[in-house]
Amino acid sequence: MAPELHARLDRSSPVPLYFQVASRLQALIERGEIGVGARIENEIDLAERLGVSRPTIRRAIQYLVERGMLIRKRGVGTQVVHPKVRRPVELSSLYDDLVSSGRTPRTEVLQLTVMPVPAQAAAALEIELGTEVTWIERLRYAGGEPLALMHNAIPLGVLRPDRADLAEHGLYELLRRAGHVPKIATQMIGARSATSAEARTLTEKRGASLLTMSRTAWDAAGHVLEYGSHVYRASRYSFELSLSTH
Amino acid sequence: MAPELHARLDRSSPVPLYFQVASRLQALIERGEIGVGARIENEIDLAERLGVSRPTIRRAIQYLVERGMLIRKRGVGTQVVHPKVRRPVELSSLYDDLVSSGRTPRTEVLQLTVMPVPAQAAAALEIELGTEVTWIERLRYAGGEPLALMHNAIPLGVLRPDRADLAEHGLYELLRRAGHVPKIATQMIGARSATSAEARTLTEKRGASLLTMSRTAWDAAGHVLEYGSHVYRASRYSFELSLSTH
DNA sequence: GTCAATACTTTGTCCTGACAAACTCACATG
DNA sequence: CATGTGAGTTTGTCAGGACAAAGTATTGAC
Repeated sequence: MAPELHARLDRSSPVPLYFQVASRLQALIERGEIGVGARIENEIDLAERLGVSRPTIRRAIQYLVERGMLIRKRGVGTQVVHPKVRRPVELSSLYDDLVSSGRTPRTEVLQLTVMPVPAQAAAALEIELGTEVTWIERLRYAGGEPLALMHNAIPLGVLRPDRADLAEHGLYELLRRAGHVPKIATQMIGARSATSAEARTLTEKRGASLLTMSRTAWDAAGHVLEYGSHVYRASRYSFELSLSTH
Repeated sequence: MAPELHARLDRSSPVPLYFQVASRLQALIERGEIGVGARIENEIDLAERLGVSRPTIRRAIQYLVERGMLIRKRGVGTQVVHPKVRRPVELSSLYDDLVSSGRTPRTEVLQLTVMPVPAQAAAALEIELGTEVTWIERLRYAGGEPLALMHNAIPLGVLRPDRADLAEHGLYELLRRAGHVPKIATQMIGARSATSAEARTLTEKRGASLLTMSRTAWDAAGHVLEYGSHVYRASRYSFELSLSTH
């Protein structure tokens, strides 16, 4: 097997051993040093060779199994099924996604007010009609072109962003900075035709197809953080996701 | 705590202990006997009370954490954050989804031929251009109305379905029956306007917005099972998914 | 040669034990 | 009163061992 796996693990590091092992395996697979279809060494030998216990090795392998790179079969072994991480849809904002894919997002804040929660958002946020929330309308550009028109409702107790913050950062980054880490979200993805106002804003033709995504996000304590209702230019954007049953 | 948790676990059952524990916890939470926000007993006490080890309890809790029902915090405890499973997008066909949501799907097989693989499918299936595959075109109805127009390419070695099978079952069910269990898939969800032919078939207006989904599915051994390219009536269908970071 | 029984390999489940890290809260100190 | 120190609680990580279950390969009987 590849040499990298032989290097001594760093037991003084705050990074858990199982994660160190998983990272090395992942790197080997991504670089093709363990080819698709090949079986990796069995757990017991791996554990002995790396000087860790079998549960630690199992946890490392499990981590990669959940990411879709490996498959295990009892009585057979553990096999590489895909050379790269098929990362599941992540809980990040469009802004983060654009940055990490090397594009340069720009945000224009069209509206930022405190107002009674719109009906659709009230149900999603699980708050009463009439309660005041921060209402945000943003236009997100990528590569100089408008990409998405985004609406968000945020409970007043969670965050009170200002225009400058919103123009320079993703909403999720602001939330995280304020100590509200999004942990769970439910999304709905659909499509519809652009209204004439939307078409004008997004420089699309009237009636052009738009991707719609609405999302509600909660933090670790189960508190609602935000409701978003966004439309994307279908001609410029699509969602990618990967699934695995385990 | 609720009485159900006291019942003796069945050690002679083939169902793993951790799963028995997880199922009971899930039932209690779904029925509201452990309310949202409430903390469950700590792992060590739970383990002692149920007569299993702490790792077993941890695994049961982990299972529910991954499904978005529970959240753990070191030094604090484990808390209920949502009363029902937020199940992630599952690897099932539209047919199964419709059945499980109580609707009555019907399938019309428009085309079923063996032909050289179309260019878009060749890349996704990771096979060479010119290779022959089974090509299927189906129209899926729900509640008497057309809902989706589905195209699939299937390698000849995987499955050779006939019209009757396709009319009565979902493609994934047929695959599973043939011993090819889909384990991993990558999907892309987008939108576009209907061509006039699509509009006619789906009884939509010309130019109506359609949701598009393309998917490639692999089995446990890493073999490609199918490539699908589908369009859904955006007016009747949307994707729901839930995410959690862990 | 075919087929069934057997041995072997490998992952799955479960146990006990130990210490570390993060959080909460009471209490002492300035 | 504010603050930070420390004890206590709870989850996170890790070890090492044992047996079960599933799949593969070999062997033996017919």
